[in-house]
Amino acid sequence: MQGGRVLDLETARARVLDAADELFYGRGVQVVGMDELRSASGVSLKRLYQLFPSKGDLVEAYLRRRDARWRAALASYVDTRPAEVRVLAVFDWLYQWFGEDDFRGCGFINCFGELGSTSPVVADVTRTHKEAFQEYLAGLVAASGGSPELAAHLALLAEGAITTAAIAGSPEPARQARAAAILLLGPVLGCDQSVSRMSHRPCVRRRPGSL
Amino acid sequence: MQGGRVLDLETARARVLDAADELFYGRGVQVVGMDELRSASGVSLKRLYQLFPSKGDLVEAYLRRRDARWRAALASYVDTRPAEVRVLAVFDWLYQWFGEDDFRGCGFINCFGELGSTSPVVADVTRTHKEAFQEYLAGLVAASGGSPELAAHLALLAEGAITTAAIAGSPEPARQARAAAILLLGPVLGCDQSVSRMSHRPCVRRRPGSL
DNA sequence: CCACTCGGAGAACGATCGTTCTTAGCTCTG
DNA sequence: CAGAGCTAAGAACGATCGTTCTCCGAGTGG
Repeated sequence: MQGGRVLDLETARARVLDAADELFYGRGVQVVGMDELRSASGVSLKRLYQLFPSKGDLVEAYLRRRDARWRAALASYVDTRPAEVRVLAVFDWLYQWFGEDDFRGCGFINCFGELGSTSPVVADVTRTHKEAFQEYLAGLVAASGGSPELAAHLALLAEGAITTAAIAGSPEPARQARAAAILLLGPVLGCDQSVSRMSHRPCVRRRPGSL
Repeated sequence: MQGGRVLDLETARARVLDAADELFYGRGVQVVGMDELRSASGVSLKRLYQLFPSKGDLVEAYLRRRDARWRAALASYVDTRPAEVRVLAVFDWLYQWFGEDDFRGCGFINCFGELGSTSPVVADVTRTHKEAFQEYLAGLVAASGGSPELAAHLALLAEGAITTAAIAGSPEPARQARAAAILLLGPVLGCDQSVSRMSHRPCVRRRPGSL
């Protein structure tokens, strides 16, 4: 008898999470009240509290869904490229992300700065998200014959590019990180890749469209 | 007639800023109220509002003083080392910073995540702070004969190490960033530096005491 | 000793926020 | 149609916070 209602609950949940993603990511968690979330999602406060018993629960759900989406978007971009360029494709994906209109840095780092010292669950989800990214990158690097240390170095470059791009308001750090990654990959790619030829010329500029 | 009083005002200001630094950095800006700032500093609310007409002014002063202190600490560590190792000394200093008990990441990034979308002054001070660090690093790199691109790459490594160390709760990212920096510096140091010999062995482990 | 000023402690105020409760309307059953 | 149960809309509540105000005691000049 409640078939239609259950579906409604799920679309309500999706709409709330959509609004949370846009508002929490775009303006911060503490500055966005439940009332604004209600009007943005069109879901009544009662339903909202049925779905998420407290704002903290909603924040956690927001972070977990963002983690899944972010990693899926990255993987769907990277995994369709030829195996030899997948590691560098990570930085191409970053460049495209940095250029999006609503880019405002890493939602997890922002949330961690805001609530990490107060909320253990925020700190934990953030840690998990970063570890998952590092492991994904390590898998790509290992598949290219690179060492775990190389993977850690590239992860630091990516991390630095994210925050630098957010603060500077420019996607350029992704290019710089990519150029540095080429240098670090040099010995790895050197065996049979033509990319290695420019490994001693750090200033590699490419047109935005090309990858 | 107010000689003693003026001096009091300055010590009061210092005590307020000390408390702000500890509380804002350690727990976040929004979670710390003016009342807690008063009891932590021992300065009455009245004086506090004479010194800083609003909480926003206090936040700005906190950030500006933290910027000056942070850069001075870094420079005082780096500039006393021999010229050839100054670039790497940046990462040694980071390692020591990450190991401090109250280390909680970059206070500017934390504050930017919390208030950057709301407060233009916070965004601006943060941008200025990061630019100053990048320029300082670029000066060190240029003095070693490195290119501006290399400086940008090393800045990304340092930035990534800061946030990674904060989230992981470990100082290790400084070591990894240092190892990556050695690889990137390889061509530069290669001319007359013995460090270049390990430039193809990324996994450089040193005992914590040594730098 | 007295009047006056000044600063500290904390109450008070207005706004906001997370959360709950009230109210009124709609739907579905008999 | 009657009434029960559900919902949306928004008022209400309690807590917190930034900011201001009140009161009172201490120190000072005459």
